[in-house]
Amino acid sequence: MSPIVTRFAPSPTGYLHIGGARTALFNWLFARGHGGTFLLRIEDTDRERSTPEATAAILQGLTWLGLDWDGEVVSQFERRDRHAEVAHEMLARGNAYKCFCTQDEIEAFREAARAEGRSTLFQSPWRDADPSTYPDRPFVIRLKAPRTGETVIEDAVQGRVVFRNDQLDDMVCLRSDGTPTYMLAVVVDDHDMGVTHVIRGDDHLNNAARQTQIFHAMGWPVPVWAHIPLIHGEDGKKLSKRHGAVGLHEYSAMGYPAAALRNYLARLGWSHGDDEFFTDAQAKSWFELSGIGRAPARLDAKKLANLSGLHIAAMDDATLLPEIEAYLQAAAAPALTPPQRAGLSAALYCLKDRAKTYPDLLEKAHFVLAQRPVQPDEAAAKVLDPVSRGILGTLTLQLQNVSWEREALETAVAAVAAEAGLGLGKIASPIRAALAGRTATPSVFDMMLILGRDETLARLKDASA
RNA sequence: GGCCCGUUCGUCUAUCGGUUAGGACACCAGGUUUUCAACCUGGGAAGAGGGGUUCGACUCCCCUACGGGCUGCCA
Repeated sequence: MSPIVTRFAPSPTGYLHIGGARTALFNWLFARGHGGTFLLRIEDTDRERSTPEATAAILQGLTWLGLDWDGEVVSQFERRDRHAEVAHEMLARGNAYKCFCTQDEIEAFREAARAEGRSTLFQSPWRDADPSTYPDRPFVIRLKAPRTGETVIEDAVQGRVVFRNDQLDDMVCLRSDGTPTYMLAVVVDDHDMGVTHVIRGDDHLNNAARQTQIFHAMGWPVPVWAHIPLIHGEDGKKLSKRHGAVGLHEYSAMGYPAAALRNYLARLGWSHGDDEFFTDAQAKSWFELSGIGRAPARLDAKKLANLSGLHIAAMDDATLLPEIEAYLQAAAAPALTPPQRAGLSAALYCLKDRAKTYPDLLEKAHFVLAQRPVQPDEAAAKVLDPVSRGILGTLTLQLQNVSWEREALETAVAAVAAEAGLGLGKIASPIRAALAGRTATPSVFDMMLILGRDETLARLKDASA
């Protein structure tokens, strides 16, 4: 079997869409899992709508998601001469022809056809015209598509899809200004880049038939098609701005680990038995086109959050810490100071299994990020009533000479609680408020151990004063 | 209008002619608990509708409904 080559080919008209990200992920997983190559091509032939900023945003999105591509990024626009060359080759082979119809003529035809309920398929009168009758005006080059028979797509996801050739018209390959159309450019590029598997949104399923005709016209091998269903919003409708987070950058801004998004996106529309939570290595080894579903899937924020929490918990500290710092930077938040980094690093063990996102984790890490005097938030301030402050006062005294180990601390705190006639739950609350200024934190004993004797006692004293 | 694709619990999905239709997220109840998170136990929850084919259909075929895509000298 020849090596697999896949590609992701977005048009640079905005940020990287979550659906596009999944398409890229599937291509990446398939190539990487089979020792193949994953290429990136920017479909920027529409000069009106393509911007360098959008291209940069897409590359940035892919990079954040951790999808590395092979070789240089291909600009479709820069390959326009080659596209034109192929169009002329088809002309020379007799598989294409010059059409001198004007756009106004064609538009008028379509309008009339629609009005009369006839087929709007345009059949150019120039298809079999004698070159000696050619007028001296601009022309487009159209594919001389077969008018009888069928064009068959053997799709790895959709199965066998048959199109009657009389339903397909002679598409324009080269515009009257000499620039290539998308339909031509895709085929030429995929061929020249050696793409073996075209994995893309199923909005291209119909296009695959037309593109197949071009491959045939040039005598080129047709790649394996895999048209994957589009992603829908939580309401089942086509994804759009009003669905909240649509851009990949919005997910990174919300503090989801890229690994979690990869896992979630891979599982959306693809399955490997009952496996839900998996690593990149597993995804790569498991990913097959046959595992892709045929129905559009809806985004589910709750499930993403669940997976996100599992991934954060599973990450080792050495990879988690830089991820959090990258998140901070991307969120334009102040960077960690060296003491904060050291503190956070020491506390990760008791933070990572209780957070669903990075901001969630950071909020629970407040005790190690804040400096004295710790400002309690509203809920914590409420906990620190006079009675609680009194208890904290005696606790401070009792902890004075305790050996700073978990067991000793637990014993000491339990003793104070018993003395006050309280359960551990009751006394933990004010301690939490005093040490963290928050009501949701790691275990109070973990905090004491991380903070150390001096800092702990100082904070307790601050709060009881 | 024409062509094409799709339709299993609320959601993501398993099933590839024979299962009490399984799992996960979410939800509800209970447990554990030091808040949060996590965890444990239990529960409710699905084959769009109608025809076929077959001894037997979620699974194969047809129709309908609904959803989506394409129908550009956009990509």
